[in-house]
Amino acid sequence: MVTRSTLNMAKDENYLKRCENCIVRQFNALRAMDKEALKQVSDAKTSKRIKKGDTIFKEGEKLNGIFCVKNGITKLSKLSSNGKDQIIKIVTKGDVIGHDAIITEVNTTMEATAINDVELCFIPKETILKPLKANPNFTVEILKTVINDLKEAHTTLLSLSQKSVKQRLAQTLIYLDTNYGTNEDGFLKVTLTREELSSIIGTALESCIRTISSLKKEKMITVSHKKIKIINRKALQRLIDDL
Amino acid sequence: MVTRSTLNMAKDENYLKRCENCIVRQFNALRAMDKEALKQVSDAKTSKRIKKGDTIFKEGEKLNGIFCVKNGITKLSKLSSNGKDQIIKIVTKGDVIGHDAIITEVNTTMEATAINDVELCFIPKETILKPLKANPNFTVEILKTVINDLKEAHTTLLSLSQKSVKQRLAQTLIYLDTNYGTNEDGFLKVTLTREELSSIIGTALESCIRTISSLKKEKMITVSHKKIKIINRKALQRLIDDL
DNA sequence: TCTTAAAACTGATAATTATCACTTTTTAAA
DNA sequence: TTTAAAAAGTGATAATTATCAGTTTTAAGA
Repeated sequence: MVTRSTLNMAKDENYLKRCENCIVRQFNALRAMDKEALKQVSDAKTSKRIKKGDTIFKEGEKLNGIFCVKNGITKLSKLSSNGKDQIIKIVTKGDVIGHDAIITEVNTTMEATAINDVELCFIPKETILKPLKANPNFTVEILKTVINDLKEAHTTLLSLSQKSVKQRLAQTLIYLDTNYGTNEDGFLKVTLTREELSSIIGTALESCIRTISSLKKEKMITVSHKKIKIINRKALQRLIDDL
Repeated sequence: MVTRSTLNMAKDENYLKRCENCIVRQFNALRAMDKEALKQVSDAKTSKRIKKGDTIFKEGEKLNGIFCVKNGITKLSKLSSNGKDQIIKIVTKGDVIGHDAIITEVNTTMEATAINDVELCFIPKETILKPLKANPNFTVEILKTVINDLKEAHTTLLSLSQKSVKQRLAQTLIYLDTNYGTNEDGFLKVTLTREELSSIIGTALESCIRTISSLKKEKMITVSHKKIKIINRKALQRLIDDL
């Protein structure tokens, strides 16, 4: 016999499952949360749309929660005292930002800006911190993604200190290719201005432009306006590897 | 009445307390472990001595556990394909190394070398991974230290891409001062060769030497052989800040 | 579709940093 | 204490990258 309470339970089960599917599909980092926590996230999260070029948060700001990118491309950057900035990371669908500041309870150390129109969802601080302290699986997963970010930062460090602008450009293009992929036409999905590219590579805009031309001349890439296509990945890799 | 079993309990209590005190005093990162886990660490850990210049582990090696530095100074570095290397981090008493590789279950991405004679203790993998999966407090603490490392890496990134060799040297000296301190005579506790310094700053040995001379001439530091003393911290800071 | 601002590009030149080929000093081991 | 070897330091020069002052092209809004 089906009572009202078993009906409710079934409804709850469905609801939980729905939350789980929806959120987990969208945000890798939340994958290890338990169902109850996922439900709370689902209930508490709000949506936001940010227009191309607009700022999500500025360096030094206090955050009340984390952001998950549902669509679009965002850059995380740090400002230098000379006025220039360095792009630290490109963030896309499925990635989370702001968790570092929330977890260590400090103000942000980076600025987040929309590279194109971006759809975010915002999850309030407590909804994240509670499962963090209660569910080690979730914490370990976050830990793993942060360790991965750290590893990437170290690679960039080595690159900045030991490689030429040309090598760094090659490395960045390959990075964008392997991490964010290409469209059907073969062009990189992540389209950046020359200025943004130079801000990743850590070089002057003009140097970046000249180096793009040089790779183009050497038939390693083709360029159509802002879009870049890798046409000789092996050559690019050889270039990076000092061969 | 004191029975044998309460005596044993008291003994256990003491033992646990002893383990706890000893390990926690030595290794910041283990602070949040529960007593039972600390006892297991205490029982499983082994000691190691590494001579100055010797390698603790190489890049790409598989680790069976993590290392905690009890004494001495260690460098973590990455090798570039051009033969040079970049020092990523200076590690001293109380710091843990190798946890990143253990947690993400990959081979090491850095080499660890003793800068002077180093005393380590080795904690096997399982002894760390079990509490990591069972005790969220511990995991959150580890997470916080990794986030901090990440923040530092980002600062270094910005520095490498936007600051001159002179500014980077100044920044490194201030970093060594604030993080590892000075001896009674005012000289930095962490003594590095010019080559190691250049490997942190990401510059050629000769450039590093010339820049040290320059800071000396400008009366911001004094130098006695390998030892460096900051005598005008404010001027160094102004230099870094582009003022 | 016109218009204007932003982005992309170019050449000349300057500044920074690396490299090479040494000498001198320091350190550590026989 | 002597003696190699390692580290530190120097000068000359080359290579790389930044800066400045433009022009041309592209994109986006009125």
